[in-house]
Amino acid sequence: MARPTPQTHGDILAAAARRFAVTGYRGTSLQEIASEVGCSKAAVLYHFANKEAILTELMAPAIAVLQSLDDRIAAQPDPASAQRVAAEGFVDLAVRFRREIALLRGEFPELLQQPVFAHIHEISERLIDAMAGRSERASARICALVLLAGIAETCGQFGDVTDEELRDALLALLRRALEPVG
Amino acid sequence: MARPTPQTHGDILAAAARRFAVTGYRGTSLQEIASEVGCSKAAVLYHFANKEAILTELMAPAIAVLQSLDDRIAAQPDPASAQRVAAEGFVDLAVRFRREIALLRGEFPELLQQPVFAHIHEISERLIDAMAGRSERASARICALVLLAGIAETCGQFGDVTDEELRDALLALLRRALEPVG
DNA sequence: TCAGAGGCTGACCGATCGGTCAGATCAGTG
DNA sequence: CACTGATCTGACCGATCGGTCAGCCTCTGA
Repeated sequence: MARPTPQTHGDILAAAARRFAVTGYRGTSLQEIASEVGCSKAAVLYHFANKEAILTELMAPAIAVLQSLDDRIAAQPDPASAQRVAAEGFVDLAVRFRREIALLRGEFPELLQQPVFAHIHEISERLIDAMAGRSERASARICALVLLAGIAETCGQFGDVTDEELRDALLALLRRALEPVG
Repeated sequence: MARPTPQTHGDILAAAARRFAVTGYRGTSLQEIASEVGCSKAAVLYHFANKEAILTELMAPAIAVLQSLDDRIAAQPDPASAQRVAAEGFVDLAVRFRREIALLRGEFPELLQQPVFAHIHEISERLIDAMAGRSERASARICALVLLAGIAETCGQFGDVTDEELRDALLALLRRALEPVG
């Protein structure tokens, strides 16, 4: 039990990511994380205020990128370019952060209630609106939502596919599947 | 507390469906279901062996239809017709049982471990295989999985859309989004 | 009239969860 | 040496969960 450099914080984060990916956020107890790290549950709660704080730190980079994508979309002058930026930006984000997104798989509805994800709901509504080409038609909205949810739900499952291959496949899918603007 | 016809069984089922749709399966306690019905938790467990039995009875019709779709797909002679049958059959199932599917939203990974859903994993793999036109190409598999997961994840959210409208929109989406066979 | 079955209740159980707390250990500092 | 502050532990807490159990009430039919 020699005292190494206090890298425990990072160890906990890594262990939590591994466990969350297998059993989900709610399905993973603090005790499991502690066991994987090789420390006590109390040690985990010494480094993180509570369980949610672990998730917050894990998701922070992805959320920051999502926020900036939201800004970029809002700055587009017309529906067509907004649709293009939204599609390309979302695919890029999904591919880059597919591990982080996979952590949330199957727990979106409830995790979205948590403070960390306070604004995600509005952001995803704007994303869908942009991908639907700002159209009010039900078919366009359905199409955008199905594709967005499908990508978010599955992007973490293609561990055997390279980033480039996945990005190309998803972009090609969006290009032929999204309803054209107008 | 007059003794009406013992409709409690059905009341519990309906109450559970309502609660599951809002807070999910795991997020709904037997006590919540009992409170919504207006009986004790013990009464719920008098009518159902355990919590899982409620879910089983709720999902039985949808699972039966899914099984028969699996059989129909397996009976198709060539990839093209299998793809068509899979797409049309899945859309039909998703629209008809969108309420039931919505109950599972966000809990697929773990609920699929339960005995009720013992064979669903293999069935969905065959569904994806058929929708991908029996192709081994990564892009075809990605495309099929994204669309299947997206439809399953979202079909319960379109409460303001009629069955016909939803079916047409999803079928149109699949027709232009799925990679053609060959 | 009364036995018994069906329907239901309240009290209770063991397990697990996230989280708290007092204190032990140890490196660094003066 | 004494002291401090960071790190970590084991014991413990209250809440909640799914599930059990003994027994009560009411209705039915012989």
